[in-house]
Amino acid sequence: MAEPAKSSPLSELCSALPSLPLRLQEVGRFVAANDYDATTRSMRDLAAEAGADPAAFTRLAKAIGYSGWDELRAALTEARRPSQTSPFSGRAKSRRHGPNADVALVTEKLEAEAAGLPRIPAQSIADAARALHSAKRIWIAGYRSCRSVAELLNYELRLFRPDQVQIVGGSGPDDLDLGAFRPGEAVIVIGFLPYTRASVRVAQAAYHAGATLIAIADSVAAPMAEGANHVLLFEADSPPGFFPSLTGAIAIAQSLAAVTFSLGGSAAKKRLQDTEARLAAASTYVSEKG
Amino acid sequence: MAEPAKSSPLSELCSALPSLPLRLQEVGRFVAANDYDATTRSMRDLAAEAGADPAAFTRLAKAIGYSGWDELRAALTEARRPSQTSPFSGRAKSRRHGPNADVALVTEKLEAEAAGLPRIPAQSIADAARALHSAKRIWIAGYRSCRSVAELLNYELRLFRPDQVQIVGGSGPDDLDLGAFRPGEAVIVIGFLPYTRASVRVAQAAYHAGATLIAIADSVAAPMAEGANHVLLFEADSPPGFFPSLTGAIAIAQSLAAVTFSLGGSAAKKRLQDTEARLAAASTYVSEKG
DNA sequence: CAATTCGTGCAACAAATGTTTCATGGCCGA
DNA sequence: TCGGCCATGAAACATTTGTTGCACGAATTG
Repeated sequence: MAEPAKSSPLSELCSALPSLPLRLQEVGRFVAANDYDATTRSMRDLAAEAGADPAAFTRLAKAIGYSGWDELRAALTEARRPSQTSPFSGRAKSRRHGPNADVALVTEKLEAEAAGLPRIPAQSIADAARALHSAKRIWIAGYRSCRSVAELLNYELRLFRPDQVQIVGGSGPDDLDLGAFRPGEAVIVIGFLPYTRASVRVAQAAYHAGATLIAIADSVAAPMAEGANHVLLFEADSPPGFFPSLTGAIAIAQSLAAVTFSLGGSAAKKRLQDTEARLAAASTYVSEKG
Repeated sequence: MAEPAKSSPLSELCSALPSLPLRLQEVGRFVAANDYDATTRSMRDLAAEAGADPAAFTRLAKAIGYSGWDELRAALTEARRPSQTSPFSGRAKSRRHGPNADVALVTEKLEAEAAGLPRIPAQSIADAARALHSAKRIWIAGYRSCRSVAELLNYELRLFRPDQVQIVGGSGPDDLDLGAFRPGEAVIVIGFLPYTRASVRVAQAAYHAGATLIAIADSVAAPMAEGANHVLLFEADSPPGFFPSLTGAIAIAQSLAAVTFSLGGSAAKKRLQDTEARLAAASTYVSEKG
């Protein structure tokens, strides 16, 4: 079979879970859900809280390849040890070579993205959200990898404004939708270099139709930002070998949705609750377990 | 005499430190400097590492007002409990006040997400990427807002492995695809609380089919993480009023795609270039202009 | 200087820990 | 239906845990 990931004891546990006896699965889930208690409290304590036999913990540990509960616990403890992002001098730039170059690269990229997020213009987002709030209808367009951002925005906005939000080209050719833009409506276009013709066309159509144009882009020089009423900038740069980063765009999209939601007040809240109730009634979700 | 600050066991310890006997000061400093080990390892272990007498730990605890080392250790353990989601002190209390409340909220959320990104397990991503690299086919599943992550992953992986990647349910009912999982293939499932039944079904189907299961989730306790060969964790927590954050999941997805691409070597690079050439030929992109 | 207090290490203690064994009961294959 | 297998819980096991009593020595006080 496929071999489990050695990186984390929790991962090993998860991998082995389904192949375990019923009772050991319960105990395993309990450990996974309460791994901090697992490292600090005693086996018997955990057994009492989990409503299981103390011996089950020993057996669980052995079942997933450890010599005993002690060893599993030690592994969990090490996995949880607070990272030594020491306040000391910079050890950050060390070891970028060797077989784990990929790991270092990923870490570096994540740090870079983390640094970029706070640079996102919160004020502009709030302004754009106000525009969305007063829009009679909201269109969303994004192509290539930006499609995912567009669909996320579409999903979240629809949670509380189901009838007034749609993706451009979502139910037919783009051109049909382009002719439907009206003043008083809002059009959101997401894109970065290289810019797709389709996204530029949407932006131009929105402009000519007199709709409110909101551009989420990596530069004010982006063609779809021309004529935009609101331009929300993010950083898409990535280390060589990576695809353009979308975390910034996602963060903007979610913030935009959140602020728009809060502007909607109690009406929006009620709409969201209705939607969630419907989903729950359709048993979309897995019920919480005790 | 002087009442120590009750806020944290560590601060109590520090304030009482100067008035303690010499040997107890040493032990106290050791505990303060290694409080994580203090909560996890045994008294004798610590004594050996600190070069002190085990009894000193009991006496230290009593000297600062606890009934014994056990009680001190319990206090330290509680103080370290991770349930306190964010290390931020100033939470969102400025809601609904003034026109800038939204701006502050957005800024705060972005900072929180930025703090969460470096905690993403880079090593696990590299491991999972290796699994993807050697997979004959790659299935991707995500529902609700996670669908956007799934589609992004689908898009980026397809850029250099066009024939071997597809979204579960992308071309018909999910059930058709569930039966198509085979050993040697990889299935990626993305989800967070509350978990959709559909995503759990995909994970279980992947497991039973013997395919390599990669779970991108907010917790190792997530049902779709059970049986997973690789579990990639992100933080989905958001301030009240916000939707669950997806930036972490997006960052993981993109890192995963990037590392998988780099593992593909020159073959992947060539495939990507072909794809880009095709897009350019179809004049998908706007040509660079002055 | 003597008497005393106090800090310290050692060793023994009872309690609690993780482990193992064994008897039981359910399950599947023959 | 029978026989073997395995999962499960309870109890007994050896070990380790945190604690405490005791002795020794240094520092303090009269």
